[in-house]
Amino acid sequence: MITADSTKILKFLFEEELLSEIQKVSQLQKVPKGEIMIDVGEQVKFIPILLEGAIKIVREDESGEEVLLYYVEFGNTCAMTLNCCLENSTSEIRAICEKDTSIIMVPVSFMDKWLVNYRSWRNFIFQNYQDRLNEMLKAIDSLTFLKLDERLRNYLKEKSKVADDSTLEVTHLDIATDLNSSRVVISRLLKQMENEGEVSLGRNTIKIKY
DNA sequence: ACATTAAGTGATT
DNA sequence: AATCACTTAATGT
Repeated sequence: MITADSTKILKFLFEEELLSEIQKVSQLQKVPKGEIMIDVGEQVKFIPILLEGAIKIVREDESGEEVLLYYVEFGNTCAMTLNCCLENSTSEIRAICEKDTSIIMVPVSFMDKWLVNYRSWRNFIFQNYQDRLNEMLKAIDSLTFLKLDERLRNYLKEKSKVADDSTLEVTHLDIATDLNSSRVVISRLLKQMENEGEVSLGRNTIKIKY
């Protein structure tokens, strides 16, 4: 059970009836920045709907190599989670909180019923599938077609968009792991970008100038 | 003051 | 573009 206030912000997504159902069966969860919400191999029991903050979705291979896939923002849910719910399998990805985040957790058991009963729920699910799939395509394009310096630019742009801030608090190492590269290389590229006047650098901070 | 962590650099593959 | 080895600088205890 959660407060009506929490669901009110989602009015643009769902009809009243569904909203009150969501309100009845869900839990509100606040997760601090940096916390791992779901890790590879974990069972997914809830469908998350984001109220505020942002979640970073990364893929990890056996040897612990990481790549950033996409961010989940307000009013969205994670398609991989949906995927897991449908086939009742474990998570293929890791979800990390990018900022302090609050989420509505809907138990997966309602998934099927609502798909049948509520048009707005169907739309929500399908729309999210579509959006996430597109994001994944972007990620693949970036990986296969772009050189590292261009990927880095995209990365910084995305990150500052999600943070809603042109000054990022990140270490070069963080970036390197997100892009599956090495710290030294990132440092050098950033230095280069700084010389070109694209960014200015400080310890733990990158300011993007446009 | 000392240890730890972040970032810069030259050389090598 | 990655890795190594090392330096310098900033921060925490």
